[in-house]
Amino acid sequence: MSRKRVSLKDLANELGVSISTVSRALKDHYDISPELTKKVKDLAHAWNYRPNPIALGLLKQRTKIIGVIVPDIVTHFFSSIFSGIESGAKEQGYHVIISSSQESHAKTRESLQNLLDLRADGLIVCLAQDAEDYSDFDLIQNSEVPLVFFDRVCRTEEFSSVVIDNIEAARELTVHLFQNGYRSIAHIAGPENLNISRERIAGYQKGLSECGLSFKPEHLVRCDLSIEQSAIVTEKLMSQKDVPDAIFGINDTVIFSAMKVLRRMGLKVPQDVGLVGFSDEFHATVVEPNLTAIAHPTFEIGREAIGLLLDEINSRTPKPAKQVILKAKLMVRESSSRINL
Amino acid sequence: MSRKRVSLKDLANELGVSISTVSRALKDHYDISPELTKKVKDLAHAWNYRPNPIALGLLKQRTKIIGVIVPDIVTHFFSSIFSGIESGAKEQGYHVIISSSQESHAKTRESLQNLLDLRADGLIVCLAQDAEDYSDFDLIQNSEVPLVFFDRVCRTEEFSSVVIDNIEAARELTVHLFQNGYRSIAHIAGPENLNISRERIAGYQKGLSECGLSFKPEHLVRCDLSIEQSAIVTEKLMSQKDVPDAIFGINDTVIFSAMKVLRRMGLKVPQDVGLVGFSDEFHATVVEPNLTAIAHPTFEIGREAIGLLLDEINSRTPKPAKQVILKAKLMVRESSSRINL
DNA sequence: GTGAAAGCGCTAACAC
DNA sequence: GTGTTAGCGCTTTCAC
Repeated sequence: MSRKRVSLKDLANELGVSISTVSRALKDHYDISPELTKKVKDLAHAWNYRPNPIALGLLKQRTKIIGVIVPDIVTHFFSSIFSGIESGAKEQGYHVIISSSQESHAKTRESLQNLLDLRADGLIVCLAQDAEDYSDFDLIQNSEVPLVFFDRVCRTEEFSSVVIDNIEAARELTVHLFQNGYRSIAHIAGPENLNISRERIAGYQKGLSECGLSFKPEHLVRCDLSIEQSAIVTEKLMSQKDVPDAIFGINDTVIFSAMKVLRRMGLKVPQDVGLVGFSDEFHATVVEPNLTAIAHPTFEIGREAIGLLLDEINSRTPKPAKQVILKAKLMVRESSSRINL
Repeated sequence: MSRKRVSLKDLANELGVSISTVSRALKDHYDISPELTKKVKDLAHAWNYRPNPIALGLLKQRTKIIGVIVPDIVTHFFSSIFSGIESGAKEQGYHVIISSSQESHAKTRESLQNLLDLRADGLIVCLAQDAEDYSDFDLIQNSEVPLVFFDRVCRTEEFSSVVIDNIEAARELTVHLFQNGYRSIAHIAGPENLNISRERIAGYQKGLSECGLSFKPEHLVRCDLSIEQSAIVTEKLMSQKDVPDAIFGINDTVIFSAMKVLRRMGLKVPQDVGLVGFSDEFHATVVEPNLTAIAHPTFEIGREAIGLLLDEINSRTPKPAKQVILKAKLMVRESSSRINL
């Protein structure tokens, strides 16, 4: 049918009235006659008129677009959180633009600038692994564009954020291992600059002391979260004099990599070595043995983040930063159940 | 610093020149004096001026926004394809808005309308599982907005598309099973309305006849691709009088579900039953035994799709629909290797 | 060399 | 009740 999109002007010309009359009729303005209103609406419908959001954006200085920056969308964790964000955004008529930083802070900065240039109404960000200098967020701070962090956060006094209680979750995992008879619990941690890494270490240590186990520095190894390095540090862990009988890994990749190394070494999980970590539902149940793990409430994290953001966008007066801490859930499965064998 | 974004007007006022002069200076228009040009650029830089894409969009009638509709972003397959799309789009200064249809054609239609209303410059779509009536795409057809389908496609004479050679891949999988000593090969297929489902069945049958095996209707079962139904049809398959010794599943979910059922029945993979399918790298290697599977060139699919789309967007004259068929790769692993045991 | 003005599609304050 | 006008930020044609 129509090559070009129909505008208010087209409708006005056809009906022989002014543009503003058409505009008012379409939004049921009180002082347009019912007959005219009906005529306008009928034509608008027949011609499939759709308001142009670009024109509205220019006028109202808002785009109804939310920018989301994640380290890597090809990941159950992030795509699932994104899905929560999307569902919340859709409900309120917002579109979501996604941008992957590929775990690079330089790319995060670029995306930040791009999204700001595009005039996104708000941003939701998860820091890249190598993020250390947070001054880039000054940009946002004085641009007045609301921003919400999730999972990997910074400057929490200035920006709202959604996280899980990492310390508590890590403590719970550690105690769980102890209760299942493991006495020498190692931890594969992530880069020092990440809050999740620091917090999980803290929870791990808290759990150890709660169980009366002493913290051994040689049982805490660091890893950049790659498959390769996870394998290397696992081997290192298992070839010490003081061999651990359980490993708590910071995430999926680390754990699966460790599992393979253990298998290669002829060690059985959970009989010889207990294995727990932070993982997602699907992955944890696909491997054999099923993995005992902390399940992130991913969809909910997304919903909370977009909720906070839309609140800030819709409030005229700047709101103080809020921090939402969600409870993660320990899913007990086979990889840590030595007690019932 | 600046509460409000700086506009050309702000710069013009500050420098005491007109808006158009500033505009020209910024794009190195030939008849602005070098000195003025420099002064303008310096101020623009100092004040961090950024052209407003909304205003440009209104003027040029384009948004530099691409809409992508996928059945479910929380999936390695789709998120990985999306990642290819995103990388290509970024290179050319396009933003990507993602919309999940949750496998519902009704939601696909809604998103289509939303994205069209937003004035996206182009669309990339993968059909929902229940898509049967393709008339909704008439909308697109005469809106002149370029659209590219991938994986699950329709109306390929009108719209460009990117797919893999499903028939060839399915044939290859079937022959591979035969070569590994399996003689009674079953197939768990998907809904009839999906091209991938029809094509993989065709390849399966082609492979069978190539190997001199006869096609047995009772060895072809259908499934809606849910975990639950996959389990049910697997049980059905394995409880027939003519029990198959190998199963070729249409995708990840189906295979993992089948694997669990087989294990529960006390059957060993690959000794008792061979298992192959279409899966992604990560999942296939995480399970035990590792899965022999067709690996989709996901990132490449995304790159091709955005490539085709940007070509169409950038060509003034409408282009004829193109169909790109990518070759998928058979990754031989443990789940089908009976021969070397 | 530079400015003025129109126009992209829309809303809202102000006429009448 | 309905029309006129200005303006959101920008480019571009036409004046001078």
